[in-house]
Amino acid sequence: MEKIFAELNESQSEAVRQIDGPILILAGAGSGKTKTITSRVAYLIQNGIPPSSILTLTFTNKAAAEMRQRAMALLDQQVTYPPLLCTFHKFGLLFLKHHMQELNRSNNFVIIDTDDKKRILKSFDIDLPVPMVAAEISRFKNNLISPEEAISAAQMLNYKKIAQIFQKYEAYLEQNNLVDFDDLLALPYQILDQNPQLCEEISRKYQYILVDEYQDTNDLQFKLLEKLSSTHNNLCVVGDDDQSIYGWRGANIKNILEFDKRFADTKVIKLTKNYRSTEAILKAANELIEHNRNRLGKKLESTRDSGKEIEFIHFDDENSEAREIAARVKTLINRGIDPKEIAILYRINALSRSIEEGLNRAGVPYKMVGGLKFYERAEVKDIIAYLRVITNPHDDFSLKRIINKPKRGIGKATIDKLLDMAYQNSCSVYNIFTDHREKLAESVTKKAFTTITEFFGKITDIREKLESSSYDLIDNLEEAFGIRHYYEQMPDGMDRVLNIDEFYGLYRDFVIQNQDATLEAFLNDITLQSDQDQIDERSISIMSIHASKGLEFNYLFVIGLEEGFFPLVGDGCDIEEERRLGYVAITRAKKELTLSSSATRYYKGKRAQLSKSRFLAECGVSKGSLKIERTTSFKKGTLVKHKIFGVGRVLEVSKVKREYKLKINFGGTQRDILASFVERI
DNA sequence: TAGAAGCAGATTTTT
DNA sequence: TCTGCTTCTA
Repeated sequence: MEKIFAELNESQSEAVRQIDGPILILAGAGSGKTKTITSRVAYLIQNGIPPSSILTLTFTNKAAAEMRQRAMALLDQQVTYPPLLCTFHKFGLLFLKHHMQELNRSNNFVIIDTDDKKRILKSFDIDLPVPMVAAEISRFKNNLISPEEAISAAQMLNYKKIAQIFQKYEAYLEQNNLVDFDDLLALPYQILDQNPQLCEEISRKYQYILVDEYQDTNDLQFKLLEKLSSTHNNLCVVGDDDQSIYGWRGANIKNILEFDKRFADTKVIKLTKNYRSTEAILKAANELIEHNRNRLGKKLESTRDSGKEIEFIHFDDENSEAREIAARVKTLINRGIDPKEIAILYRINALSRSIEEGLNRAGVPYKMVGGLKFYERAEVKDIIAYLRVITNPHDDFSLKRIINKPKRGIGKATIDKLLDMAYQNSCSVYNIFTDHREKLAESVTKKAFTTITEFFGKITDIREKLESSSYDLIDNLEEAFGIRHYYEQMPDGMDRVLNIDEFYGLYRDFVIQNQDATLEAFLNDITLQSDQDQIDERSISIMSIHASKGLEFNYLFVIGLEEGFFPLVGDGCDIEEERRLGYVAITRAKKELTLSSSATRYYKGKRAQLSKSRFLAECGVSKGSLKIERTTSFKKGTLVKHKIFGVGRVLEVSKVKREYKLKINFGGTQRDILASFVERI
């Protein structure tokens, strides 16, 4: 017990000790949130609460893994059954594995990811943008609207269309026994809702529920939590309304803002002592976020020294910005700073390009966090599709992906024919092959028919062999289909082959570690897994602000502070959420923070003129607490273009107050012009 | 059926 | 400006 409280401050201890009833822990950035949750789990167990009745929900596998490890470290004696600590989606998966039959569906389903979902929608040949339809379907599901309800509620033609696509999509999923990410939450809710007895049973099973990053929950997650805690209200949520940055994805900030209204007698505990950043950094963060109206209100208190002033640098264009930032990063590394402690953040991924160029030119190794995830890579998804077809030959969706990969002469026409026949007979393509073989032989070319027969022969063969325990699936998969070989031959196939090998390794590890788990279990598991790339020891990190959530760095650069870019403006943009994003960015910094902006930026094929972000003033730049600097990449000899005077060459560069003045020769005429009025060419 | 050439669209993305 | 997808042709 002492071990648990030894390192906690007063409010943290209070949050840990409060066992019963609804609790809202408002944990500011860097206030020891994870420590508080894990201590609480350990404390509950040490107070005799059976681990099996504690449920902790997170959003990422990474957070779940970290918490599990830290909670266990706090427990004196080894716990035989550790408490369930997992993501919302994993919880949904476990639940569906046990209760799917309530919906008259088999628990032998396959989970599809967002990309799969879009492919399915695309295959419907719809005349609306697929991402939009995908998002709308997600919205329907998260609002628990059935396709029928959506259709009857639709007013506008396009909405009717979307609702009809939704209906078709749902039928497709059910027919192929697929479950999408939204279903992992929506279906459990549906089951609990239509089965009060089961709901009560489950609620009694999980007497103590903890939720991490509560500000990111959506309406459905809230309703699910309501169900789960319905018999006891022992719901402890931890979050920070100021760090809610996923509103655009359906997260509802009201969940946290109105938590105490939804749950009577909520105990609210604020964790405001920040153990991460210097006073200068916290001051900027606090000042910025105070411009938001929609918030519970709390102010981070510093526990560290005042630290170095925040620096702000303004540039003429993104190239000088990239060059200067790269140079500064290099200086830090030369000073002996660990590259792991350096990061560059931006609001939109498009800004990464200039920065990458700058880093490359300066010879600074970097790692881009986020990017394309391992399990989302085409080659990995191909292998997964093969494995899915092997576990379930009726999975037309996966089949379609691989039936002609590597190319074996089954072209689009043949595939369309197969799918059409399956659709006509309301069965799977595999059924067409097994039960309507003669008809199939008539419908496709002789060559295609032979190839299809051969293809399914190999699949069936592997399926049968899978039964025997001493069987190496991977070797046989490769022998039968040569996927690795196929990628090996591609000109840029090296990375892909490495990924395939990595994947095979993961599978073999899984088989060794889970002797009696099925291939299907493996497949379900990896769909819920996000990339957990190790940050390379010798590289600095560059990433979007969203991707930086939960991380911290001693030396931080935030680039692109310009109106229009950050805050981003346009459809679905919410200035308060943009500001929270700014707050998240600033609070990632521990020791030194550098902000930058550029007067112009090349974007979508055009050079945009930009003004400085309002956030700069809001976090104190106008009050002079930040050091303002301006650098330029113009020098003698640079070719430039002026809107009126045309093309010219720079003769001289001089500084006037905070601006740069250029003497330019336009076809024999010399003019003095401010740097921001010309463009490099 | 498979490569080549033309054309729209281009935020953030824990699962 | 660049990417990924549809359309065109051998």
